[in-house]
Order: sequence, then structure tokens, then C-alpha cells
Amino acid sequence: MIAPIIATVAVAAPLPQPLSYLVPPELAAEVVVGARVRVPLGRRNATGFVLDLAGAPAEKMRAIAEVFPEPPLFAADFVPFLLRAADYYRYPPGEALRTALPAGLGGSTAAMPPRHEQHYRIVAAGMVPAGAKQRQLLAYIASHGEVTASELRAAFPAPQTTLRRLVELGLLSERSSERPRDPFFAQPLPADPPVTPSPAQAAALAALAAALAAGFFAPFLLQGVTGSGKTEVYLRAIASALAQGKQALVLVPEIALTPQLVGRFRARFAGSGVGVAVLHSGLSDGERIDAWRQVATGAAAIVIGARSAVFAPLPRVGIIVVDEEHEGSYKQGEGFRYHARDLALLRGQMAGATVLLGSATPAVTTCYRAMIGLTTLLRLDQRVLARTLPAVELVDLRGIALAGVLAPPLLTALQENLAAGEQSLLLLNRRGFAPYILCTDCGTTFRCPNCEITLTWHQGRRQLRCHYCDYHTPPPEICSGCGGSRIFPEGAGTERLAEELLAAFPAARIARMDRDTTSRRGTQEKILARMLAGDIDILVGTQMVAKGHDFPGVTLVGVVNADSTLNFPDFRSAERTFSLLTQVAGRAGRGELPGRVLVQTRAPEHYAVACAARHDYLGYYEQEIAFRRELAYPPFGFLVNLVLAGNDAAATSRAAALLATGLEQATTADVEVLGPAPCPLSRLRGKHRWQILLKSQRRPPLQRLLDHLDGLRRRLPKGVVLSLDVDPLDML
DNA sequence: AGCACGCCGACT
DNA sequence: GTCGGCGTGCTC
Repeated sequence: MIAPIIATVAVAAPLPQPLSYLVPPELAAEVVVGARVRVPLGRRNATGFVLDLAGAPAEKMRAIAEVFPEPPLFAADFVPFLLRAADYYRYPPGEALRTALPAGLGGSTAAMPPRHEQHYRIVAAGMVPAGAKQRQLLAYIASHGEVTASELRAAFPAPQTTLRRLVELGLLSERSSERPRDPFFAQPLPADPPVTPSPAQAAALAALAAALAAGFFAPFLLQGVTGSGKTEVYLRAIASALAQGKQALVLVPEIALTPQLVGRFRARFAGSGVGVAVLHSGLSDGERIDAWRQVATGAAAIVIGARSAVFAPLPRVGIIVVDEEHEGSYKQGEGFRYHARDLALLRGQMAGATVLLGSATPAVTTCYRAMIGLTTLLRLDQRVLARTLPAVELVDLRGIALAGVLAPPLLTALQENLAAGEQSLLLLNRRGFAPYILCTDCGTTFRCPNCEITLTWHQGRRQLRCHYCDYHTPPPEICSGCGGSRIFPEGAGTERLAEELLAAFPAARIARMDRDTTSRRGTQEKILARMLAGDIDILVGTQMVAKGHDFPGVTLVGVVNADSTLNFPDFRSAERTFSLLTQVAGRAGRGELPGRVLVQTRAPEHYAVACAARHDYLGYYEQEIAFRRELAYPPFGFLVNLVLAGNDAAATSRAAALLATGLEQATTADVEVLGPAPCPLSRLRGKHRWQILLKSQRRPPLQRLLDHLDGLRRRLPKGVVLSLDVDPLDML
């Protein structure tokens, strides 16, 4: 009697553990680790992923029903990482895996089949067909050797029927190969001018090379201001990893994943035949599936991607780069709420890889790890080509009567910069025309019926819009409170700022860059190209303009309201403010010309603002870390945020109270249960929301308390759902 | 998440 | 007497 084969399957259902299934003998050849399968679950079928195979005695087990006819999605060494990640964030492993996989591979439908490309070559030389078109095609193919269908389509109009005829005549042979859908297929490789590393870059590279050679987990923090040459360090460190037969994973914030950045990697590596795969949300399902496949088969040695690329199934990852590691977009905000930087560290640890975190303004938690020696600090202090950092001037708005949103110093600076024929960049972290509209007779504001916020006035679309759900409505003719008609927009967004600028500088060419003007594909590139060509004098934008883009011609940067991020009801508001101000200040004076930065604020003494103005990361860090220590916030304490959401206000608050009581009874002295309290966004998309914050100086007791949660979760009233955020980045 | 089982209210 | 409410628990 041969022991039956048992497969461990992560089922795409909210089950806390993978399940075991019998492998029917007739499927034994196809059921491999990484296969996608259909399995019976209760009285229905579900999709699952094979994590493991073993011979074991069959107990009460059901059999795998079907195997998807496709190559395995990952190899066995990927599984422990996935399970650790799912466990850490308390998310069902099957669902975690489904989130990690590209859309189209996580579901129950067949994957989009690979795309094929036809190749043609001459079989019988010398034979001359009758048609002129046939002769032309043959001559072309004869002179090029083997030719692909797409090349022929480029050279001849509609060659398809002629080709088929030539194949039928036996003059051409036809062969088909898989061609991955490649969004960069038609793009030429940019130039890659050689640069000599600066002494600081060389020192960093020496440390990285030593770690790569040792082949153990080694985390590094590469701290360098914008323009200090971090990317060159990434490129060279990756080259060392490749030279050892290892592979590289590069994570960048979604917003920074521009063709320019990818172009730089392709320029360095693709020329020498190294496969570079790109994974991000802008790809089509087919492109994404193909990219994932190239990674899984090992055809791509370098993977560049946003957050979810941390799960790319690289077989031999030697280095993981996390660029702009402080960026909040690395944290997934719903569902499987993982943090890609933290998982990069975990993955590096499990794979024995070098992990390189890069930032000008490292997250306080990351810097702390460097300070206590858990991470090696590498510094790039100089900007390349000895460019100096721009001077930052604070404009204290207190006591200034503003006509619009721009105070006289910033207006004057803009005027001067325009007169000098140079470009300016203005940051206002709020899109739309005005954050709310107000009845001046009775004070009524207009709110979203689904969310606890005011509606933003969008002048161009003549709409009031909610920025949290898709609610939108035409403006009210009369006030719903008093019947009056004196309703006016209050406050300012990018739309109003652009209008104000146009009024102040009628001759200036002004453009706006925010989610409203860049939603269509290609529009963002268009604005960037116009900026680069000098066709824009003043660019107005949200934080989009602060991150990821180079504006070599910009010599003046204005921050319209530095306090907007500071006043967030969140313990990380200072951190975000410091980063944003530093980033946007770094946009000035990157080219030949020196830069100038003006920051409007009502809190010029606040350390996040004052230190950013002085380019003083350490000064900021010292104050921030003291504040964190005092209140036992990260890195001195660990947080888990529990959010209860439901349609019924009373049921939701009752559920929150019940859950908090249950947790208080279960908790030990070393875990604090804070709340329940209404979430800062107390109503969102129609749901009433309450939160309970768990806080502890140590992780184990926190995890133990979370074990109790699974029991308590079941006793919630109907219609109230609990979601859990381990290491929350914000608590809105 | 589904989908059972199971134990209490108002109906042909 | 049943139809159906949604609390509780399981799914290999």
C-alpha cells in the first residue's frame, strides 16, 4: 500500500489555516507546489494554491477536484515567507496569497493565455512565386534571416494573408513562440552615461558588496538627500548581486514608478540581456500576468515594482532595495494591510539577502533601528556635482491679512522668478477649488450624505464632490438651511490657487498637476514633458509634485500651507510634514541654477517645520524620537488598530463597547486597550465607524490578545464588521 | 465568506 | 402544527 499524497492548500476563503487535500493519482503529475487548484469546501468549490506536498496517512480528507492548466505560480521556498506575512498581519493565508498574486491569477477564472508571436524563415531558396507582394515579402525575409510577424507588419501593409499563402506553398516555415506582453516593448533604451562613484557612494558600495559576498541577511539604511546619487548606488549594488548569480527586487512608491526610473534600470541592465520585469497597478491584467510569469520562471533577474512586488516570486533574491522607504504608500490600506518595507526586511531575513532601504528622510522607526545598530547606516551627504541645498525661508502667516492664499513674500518671489524667466513649483496639498462651501447667512456647510466630511467644490466640473466616496452633486441653488442664496466657496485647493495665479500673473503659463488633471493615462507624462520643455512657468500641484519627479528648471518652490498635514489627528503628522517639506524643498535647484524655497505656515516654531527649513534631519529625529518614547509610540510601542464598521450607528457603537469590554477582560497588564472611540472619519461610505487601539511595549502579549479576538469577532452583532490593522500608519 | 445546524416567534 | 428568524460553528 503506497501512502497517498496529501497537498497543503491555501484556500481563497477566510480560513485561519491552510487545509489538507488528497491528490488523486490521475492528477499527481500536475499537482505541484505553486499550482492553482479547485477544491471542495463545504458544499461548494473554492480556488486554492498548493503550498506543500507530503506522503501522509489519509484521514477524513477530500480530494482536489481540478488543477488549472498553467505553470506553477511560485516555488516551495516562497511559502514560508507568505505564511509568516499572513500570520503577522493576522490575515487568512489563502486570501493573503490572492492579494499577492496579480489580478487574473488569484481568482477562479482561467488565466489569460500567453501571447504568441509568429516567426518566419525561408525554406526553399530560389523559388520565385507569382505575386509581386509575395516576392517582396520573400526578399525581405531572405535578407533578414528569421523575421517576426510584428516586424513584417511594420514593414508591409497587411502581410498576413500573403504570409499564410507562402507558408502553404512551402516557401516559408512558420514557428510560434511565447512573447510576454511588455509595456516597454517599443520603447528605445535610454542612454546610460558612465559615472564615477563619489567617495561616499564608493564607501557605501564597498559595504554592500561585502554583505552580498557574505550571503547573510544584512539590512542597510542609505540616507541621502534628493540628488545625492542613491539610484546609482542601487544600480551598482544590484550589479554585484547579479554577478553572483543572484536576483534583485526593487520596490518604489507607486507614484515614483515612472518610465524614467524604469528606463534607467533598463538602460543599465537590459542591454546586457538581463531581464527586467515591472509590476505595478498601471499594467493591464495580461501584462501583469506575463511579468509575474517571467519572475517565477527566473527569466527576469530584476523586478521593479510598487508595494505588491514584495511578493514577486523571485527564486534567488540576493538584494532587496526599498526606495523612499518612509513613503506611506508602502502600506496597504485595506484588506491584507501589509507594509511592503517591513515585509522586505522579513523576506530578506528569510532569504539571507541584503536589504537596502533608501531615503532622504527615513521613517523614525527605520532611523531608530540604525541608531541602535540593527541596521547599518550608509550616508550620502553631498549632492552630486556639488549642488547646494536650497535656502528655505519660512513665511509666518500669523498676523498677515491674506487677500487670497498667497502672502506677499511668495507673490513677490513668484513675480521675480517669472521676470527672470525661470520655473516655479507650488505645493498645495488639496485638490479641487475649495474644501467646502458655506452659506454666509446661516453658516450651513454641505456634507457628503455617506461620509462625515464636507464636500469639496470643483469649479471646472461645477460639482460638489466627496473625496472619500464617489458621491457628487451639482451645487445647491439655495441653502438647504435657510433658503438663502448667498453660498460661497471657503478655503482653497489647487484649482483656486491656479485661478488666483492667473489673475495675479495674466501672462504666466500656469498648469495644475493633481489627481484631477492626471487621471487619464498619459496626461501626467504630458504635463511633465511640458515642464521639462520650459512650456510652463508655474506648476501647481498636490503632493504629487513633491515626489518622484525631477524638474531641473525649477528654481523656486512655494509651500502654500505647511500646516495642513501637521493638523492631522495622528501621531505621525509631524513625520509626514517633515518628509513632505524636505521632499518638496529638494525639488528646487536641481539643475544648474540655485534654488529658493518659501514655506507659508502658522507654526514656524514647530520642530517638523523648523528642522525641515534648516535641512536638519537629525534635529528633527531627536525631537520626534523623544516624543515617541514619552508616549510609547513606535518604535517604543506596538500598535494594533481595530475598526468596527456598520450601517447601523447604534449597533456599531454597541459592538465597539462590547468588543472593548471583552478585550479588557482578556488583556494582561502589559497591553493597553484604548477606546472605543469614534474614528476620525466617523462615517465613511455610509458606514459608521468606531475604533479600539491596542498598545503594548512588547509584541508577544499583543499577539496573545489578538488570539482572543477570533473568538470575540464571532459574537459581533450582525452587520458590523471588524477589521484589524497591525502597525497602522494612520488611524482615520 | 458561505452554508449548515439549531432553537424560538407568527402564520397557512 | 410548520416557515423562517439569525446566533454559533465548520469548512481538509
